[in-house]
Amino acid sequence: MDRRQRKTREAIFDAFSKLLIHNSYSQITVQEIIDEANVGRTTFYAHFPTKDDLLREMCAELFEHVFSHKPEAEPTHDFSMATGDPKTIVTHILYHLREHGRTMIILLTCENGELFQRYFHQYFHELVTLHMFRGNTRKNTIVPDDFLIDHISGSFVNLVRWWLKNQMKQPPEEIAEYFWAVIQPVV
Amino acid sequence: MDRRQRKTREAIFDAFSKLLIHNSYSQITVQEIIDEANVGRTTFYAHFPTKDDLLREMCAELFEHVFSHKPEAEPTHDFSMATGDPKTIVTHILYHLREHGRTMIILLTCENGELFQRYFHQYFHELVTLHMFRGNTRKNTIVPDDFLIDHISGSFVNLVRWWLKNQMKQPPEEIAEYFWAVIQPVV
DNA sequence: TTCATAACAGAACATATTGTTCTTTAAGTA
DNA sequence: TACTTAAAGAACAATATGTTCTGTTATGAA
Repeated sequence: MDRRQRKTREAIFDAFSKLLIHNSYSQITVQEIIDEANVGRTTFYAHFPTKDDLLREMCAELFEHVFSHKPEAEPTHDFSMATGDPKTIVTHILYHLREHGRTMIILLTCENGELFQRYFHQYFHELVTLHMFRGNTRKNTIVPDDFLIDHISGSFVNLVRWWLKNQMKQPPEEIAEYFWAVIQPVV
Repeated sequence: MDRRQRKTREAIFDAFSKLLIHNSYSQITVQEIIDEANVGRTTFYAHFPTKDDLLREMCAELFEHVFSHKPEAEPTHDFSMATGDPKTIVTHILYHLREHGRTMIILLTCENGELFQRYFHQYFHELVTLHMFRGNTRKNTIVPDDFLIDHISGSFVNLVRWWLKNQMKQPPEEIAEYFWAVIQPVV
């Protein structure tokens, strides 16, 4: 990818993030974005067909990182994802989320947060299906499997939203405990 | 309220619902709504300052009904809300939701479903705080109260979304069981 | 039934936003 | 250096928004 392309892409992402702090998604115009980013109108449309595509790609890039299954050496925690322990996995993800705290809160609270949440739910859904639902013999026979998975991933999204609402006061480890406390008795 | 006002208001609501089936919220124009509703442009803006206000008021009206604490005699179920039994309350709400099934699914799946969900969550949050969190001595001392309430109400919204996604196949009683199955062990 | 009031229709309007097309300039790559 | 490709900038049509008129019609009260 051309260096210029990366630069404009970054500039647009940054401008968009900055604007999302004060204005709401639907009220931000393409004009404002390109003014803030200092790029030409043509350039914007060359990168993103619509404003929605911009939001979509921003979400995708963020989650691609947060849910990446090969974490580099982290300064604050060095658990390996390979262990497969649910609590560890969750803690790992929460650390990544906290790194992107500001962007997260912007995307989750902007009035198009629904798109963001859908992504979030979807990524975590996949993770739950893969890692946390094997080997666990089901105690709960009342509810169907797919509902249970949906419940777990939905609860995680909710938890993170609650965490963000409270300015991420608690450390990731504690949040992971909360998650486990409401999920463990059910599976 | 003037009979003419009610009539136009109804016409606009109906037209909006009808359009939401095939087109997505943000792509629907005011022009399309007033064409479908057969009302003048001026009239629309006299009722709703913006398209968002229309969506907002539609949601509010719907939930006002669904969460109304004085249910009339229902043909399918005649539990009283006064009993205070959580499962009964939930079942009651689910019946109301099913009545408005089509409108619900439209609002929940349209790309501005976030607003709708926020309303939903908010209403149920209030209900949980009032009815389901009194007298229950907390077994779970790990998680804070406000998180627990948030978790419960969030889980209900999730459950309903899952129900809608599955074409509301299961009867409300069964859905209430699912809810209880994932919530009861936690409280 | 009459009558004042308020809601509505319809057209015309300014304004703003979108997305495209062109040419020219500058940066990156081989 | 020379070729290629991205970006800037201006100008454009097309469309949507929200407002302001004027005239008409339905409604509820006297």
